[in-house]
Amino acid sequence: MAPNRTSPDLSFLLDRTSHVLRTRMAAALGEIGLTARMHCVLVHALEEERTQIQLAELGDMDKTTMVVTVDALQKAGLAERRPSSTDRRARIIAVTEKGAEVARQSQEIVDRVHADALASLPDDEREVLLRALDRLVTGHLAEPVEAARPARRARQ
Amino acid sequence: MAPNRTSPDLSFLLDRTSHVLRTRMAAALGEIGLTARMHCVLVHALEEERTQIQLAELGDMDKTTMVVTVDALQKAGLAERRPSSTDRRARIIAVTEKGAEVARQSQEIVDRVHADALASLPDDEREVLLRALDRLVTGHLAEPVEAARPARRARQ
DNA sequence: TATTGTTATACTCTATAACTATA
DNA sequence: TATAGTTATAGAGTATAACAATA
Repeated sequence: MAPNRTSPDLSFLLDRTSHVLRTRMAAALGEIGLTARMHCVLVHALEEERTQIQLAELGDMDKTTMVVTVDALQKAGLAERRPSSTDRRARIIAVTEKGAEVARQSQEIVDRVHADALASLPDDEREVLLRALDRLVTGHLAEPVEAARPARRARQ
Repeated sequence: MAPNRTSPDLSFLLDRTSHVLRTRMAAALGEIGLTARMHCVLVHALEEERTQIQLAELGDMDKTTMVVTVDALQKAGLAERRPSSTDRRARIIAVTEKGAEVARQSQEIVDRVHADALASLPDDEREVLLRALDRLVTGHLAEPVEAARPARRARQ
């Protein structure tokens, strides 16, 4: 939602572009049965042996969200939980052969959706856009302000 | 959440910047007891006589979300519901004197948060960033892809 | 005592459905 | 019949709390 649409302001521009891009990404990945999270986990799990906690951190997810994401990957036959050889509490997420193939496809989809969005911009604008956003992400907009959450009551 | 952080991709950049800016905006507006939505409604209601539906459309909110937003503004003494003189179904949202003063403050806050974020960028980059985002919003990323929602069952 | 992964579930957010009054 | 506003609540998404196994 736009805080104020009278002047095209930064909040509106960022909210709107990220939201629309997200819906496009979800629709495109949905065609091969993936969510953005599943794609994210697949790609990072392929890079090297990683535990659920490590993958959760990389994808900026809660560990409980990670559980359902891995459940979905496992159910789809794209990844498996394997006991870590060094820590019996931890599970290594191993990508299956099918999972590796799907990850290749999903990365293509992600790249295409991004390329499609950026294609409408002149070359020089595209470059500056990415550089400026990166500057914001690593600089002034690096850290979210955490909201004061009301304490949750204990479960029954 | 970032779909993939290995290469700095557009999804991650937009999601992250919009999310962090949103938390900063929420924190800043929260100091004077406003949400972004309340600010949005106040500003648009000040411009001219508008009904809840009109304000909802401007802020890209559902009419039911508008009800609670106006409730909050009314409870805070910042706006009132007045019967429309031309349509007895409709309510004009009238901003109180206090509401107008708060809207002035909140607009200052919004402008400051935006200025702070953009201040870290070189002048030319800042301009191109805003132009490029605007191009995306009005062009390739104008329309969200609507997700297929499962039909909701009737209420009891 | 702290941490990994898990289950259960509290909470928030949003929007659909249903309703009343009016057009 | 259609629309403005309202109420109630379903459903999705997310994260906290508690727990078992292990460090």
